Amino acid sequence: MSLLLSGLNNEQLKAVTLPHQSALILAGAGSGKTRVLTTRIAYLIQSRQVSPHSILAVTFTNKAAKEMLARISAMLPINIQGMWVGTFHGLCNRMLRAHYQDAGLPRVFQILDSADQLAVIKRVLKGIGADDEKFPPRQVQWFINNAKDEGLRGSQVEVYDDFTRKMGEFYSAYEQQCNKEGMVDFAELLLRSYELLTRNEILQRHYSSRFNHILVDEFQDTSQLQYKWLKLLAGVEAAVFVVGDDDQSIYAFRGANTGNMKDFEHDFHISKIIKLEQNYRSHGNILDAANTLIRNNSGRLDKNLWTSEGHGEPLRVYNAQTDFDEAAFIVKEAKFLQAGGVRLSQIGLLYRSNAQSRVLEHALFNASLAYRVYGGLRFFERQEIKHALAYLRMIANQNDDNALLRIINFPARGIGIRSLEQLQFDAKQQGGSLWQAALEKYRVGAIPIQESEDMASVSHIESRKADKPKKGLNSFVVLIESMQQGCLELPLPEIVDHMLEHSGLVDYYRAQREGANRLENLNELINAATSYIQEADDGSLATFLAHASLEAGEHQSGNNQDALQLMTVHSAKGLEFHSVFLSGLEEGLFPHENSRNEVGGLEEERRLMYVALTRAQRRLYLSFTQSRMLHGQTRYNIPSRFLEEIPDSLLEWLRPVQEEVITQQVSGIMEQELGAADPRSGMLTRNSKFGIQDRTLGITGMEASQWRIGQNVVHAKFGTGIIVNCEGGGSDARVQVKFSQAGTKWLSLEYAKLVST
DNA sequence: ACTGATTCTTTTTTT
DNA sequence: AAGAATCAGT
Repeated sequence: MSLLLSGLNNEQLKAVTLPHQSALILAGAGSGKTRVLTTRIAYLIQSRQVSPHSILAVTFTNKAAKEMLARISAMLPINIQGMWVGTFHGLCNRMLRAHYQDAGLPRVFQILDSADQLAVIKRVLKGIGADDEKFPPRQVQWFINNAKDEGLRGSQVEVYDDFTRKMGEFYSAYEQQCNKEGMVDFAELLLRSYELLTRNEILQRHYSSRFNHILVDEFQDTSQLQYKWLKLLAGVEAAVFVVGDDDQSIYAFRGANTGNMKDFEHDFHISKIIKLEQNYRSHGNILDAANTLIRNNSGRLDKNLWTSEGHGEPLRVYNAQTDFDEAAFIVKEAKFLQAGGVRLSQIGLLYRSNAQSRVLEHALFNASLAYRVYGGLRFFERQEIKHALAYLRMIANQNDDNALLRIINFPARGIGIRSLEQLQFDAKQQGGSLWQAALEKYRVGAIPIQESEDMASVSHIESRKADKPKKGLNSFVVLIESMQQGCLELPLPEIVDHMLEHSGLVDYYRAQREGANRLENLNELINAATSYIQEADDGSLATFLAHASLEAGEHQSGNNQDALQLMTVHSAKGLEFHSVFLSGLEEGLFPHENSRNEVGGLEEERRLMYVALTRAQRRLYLSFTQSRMLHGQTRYNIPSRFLEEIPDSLLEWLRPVQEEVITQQVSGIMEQELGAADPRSGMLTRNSKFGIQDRTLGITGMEASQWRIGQNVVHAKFGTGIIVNCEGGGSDARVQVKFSQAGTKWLSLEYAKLVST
C-alpha cells in the first residue's frame, strides 16, 4: 500500500485516496494525471476492497485504455477481467452487443466508420433523388452526426426552414436504411446506448448499481450526450472521478463541451476541485512558453503549471524557405540528436494536419531515418483492407448492402451498372436487401422451381457445384455462399486466409504492378486477426469486425523498431517526447484558416498549440516556412501568430547554412545584396546538457536577392507582410505583398520603402 | 462491360 | 497532389 502511494506529491495523494465521493481533478499537462487515475483504481481495489467488477473507466483513445490496463496489472497481481475500461464508443459497443435485442439491433450489427457512413448517405440521397448540388453528402453527414451528438433523432430535428426540413428528412431516411441493414455509425453507438438506458429502467438500475466507481480521463473532451450517458450510468450512488484540463480541450469540432466541467461541479456536488499543477515533464522555458501562450485565452479555469526543474534550453525557432527546406532541417537535426544519444522513438515530429506529413516522410525516407506515422490513412482504412473486410462482413451478415456493393464486382466478375440497377430495383420491390434479391434471382434462374422445393433441406449450392458459373451475379452468390460454408468451423485467422484466397483479392493484387504493398497489408490482416483472438475473450468474426471499425488506427504493420514518431498535434495529446519538432507554424495552417469562421475557433487552435508545446520534455523546435506546396500549388504564408505570443526571451532563432540556393529569384530586381548577417543567426545548435556534440556553423552563403517571393518585409504604413508576386524590373519593379493586417497590395519598389526582416 | 484517359473535386483535427 | 467521378473508345 505504501509502495503503491510512494512518490506521489500531496495533491496527487489527496486525489488518489479520496473517500467514496465524486471528484473533479484539474490536471495540467504533464502533471501525472494518468498516474493518478491508475493509482486510484489500484488503491480502490487493494485498500478499499472494491471489486474490479464494479469499476468502469473511460479513456479517450484505445491506446490510453490499453496503457491504463497495463499499468494497473503491473501494480496489482489480480485479475482485472471484470473491469470495464475503454473509450465511450468501445463501452457503448460492449453494452449494445450484450443487449442487442433490447436495443433493437440484430445480433451482428455492423459499425460504420466515417467513410462507410458517407457511402451510405450518398446511396440514400441518390435513392430518394436528392439534389446533391444543393445538399452535399458531406454536409448531410455533418448534420446527422451533430444531431445525434445532441441526442436527436431525425423526427426530432428542429425545423425552421426548407433546408433543415430537408436535412431532417435525409436523416430519417438514413436512419431507416441503417436499421434495415443492421448498421450503426459512431454517433449511433452513443445515442443507442443512451436511449437504451433511458428507456429500459431495469437495465439502467442494473448498471448504475453495478458500477460504484466511474473514472473518466480527458473529461474536457466529453460531449453533451456522453455526459448524459455517464450520469445515467452513475445513478445516485456511484463515485464519479473525473480528470481533465480545460486548456487541452481540442475536440470541440466533435461536440466536446468544456461546459461539462462546470455542470459536473454542480450536478455531482463537488465542493473542492483538486488541482495538479506541478509538471514533471518539461523544463522551465518550455513551460513558460506554454503558460504565456495560453493566457491569451479567456474564460479559463485558473491554473498555473510550474516545475522544480531548471529553465533548460531556449526554444529553437527555424525559418525555412520552403517545406522541403524545413524537412531537410528536421532530418539534419534529428540525426544530430540521434548521434547525441537520443533514441528516435523519443523524438516527436508534429504537424497540424495530416497532409503535411508527406514532405517530411519523403525527406526522412531519403535520409534512411526510421519513422512511424500515426493516424493519416489507417491500416483498416486502406482500400485493400476495406475490400477484404467487406467480404468478411458479407460472411457475417449478408444483408450488409454496403459491403455487397463494395465487392459485388471487385475483383471484376462482369457485373456492371445495368445488372446492379436491376438488382437494386428488385430489392426495393421486394423490400429486402440486395443479397436477398440476388438470391431470389439465382434461385429462379439456376434451378427449376419444383426441384428447389423438393430439395429444400439440401443446399442448392451443393447441387449446382458442377456447373459453377465463373462470371456474373450467380458466380457472386455461389462465391459468398461457399465462403460461408467453408468458414463455418474455422478459427478467425483461417477465415481471413480462406476469404483472401477464394475472393480473388490476392490474385488481383498479385497481378497488379503496384500491388506488392497491398498484398503485404492483406497478409498483415491475417496477423491482425491472430493477435486479436489472443487478446479478445470473444474471438468471433463479428467482434473482430467491430474491433476493426473502432480501432482503425491501433494496428500498424510497422513493428516496434526505434523510429521517429510522426503525428498530428491531435494524436499527440497524452504523449511526451524528449525532443519535439513542431512544424508548419504558419498563419492559415496553424492556426488553421478554417478556424477563423468558427466561434471560439482561434482559442481552440491556441489550446492545440498549448498541447503541442507541452509534449516536449527537454528540447523543442518550432519551424515555419515562407512557401509551401499545398493542394498542388505554392502558397506563401506569414509566421503563425502563436510564435509572437511566446516571449522572445525564450526563443533562439536559428539560421541555416545556405547549401544551395533554393529560392526563386526575381528577374530584374535582385540588384541589392544582402547586408550584414542577421545578428541572431550563427550557430545552428549549441552544446547541450544531454551530450549533443557542439557544432558551430557560420553563414557561408549569401542570399541571392533581398527581394524574392516569400520574403518577409515591413512597410512603414502597412506593417509586416510577405512578398507573394513580382513584375517588371529596374525602376518599374513592383512587388505584390500580402500584409498580415492590411491585405494584399502591389507596391512599387522605387517608392515604397520596404525593409526586409 | 471494361479500359484508360481526362476532368473535377477536395483539403483540419478523430472515435 | 491525389482521388474520385466521368467519359470515350474498345
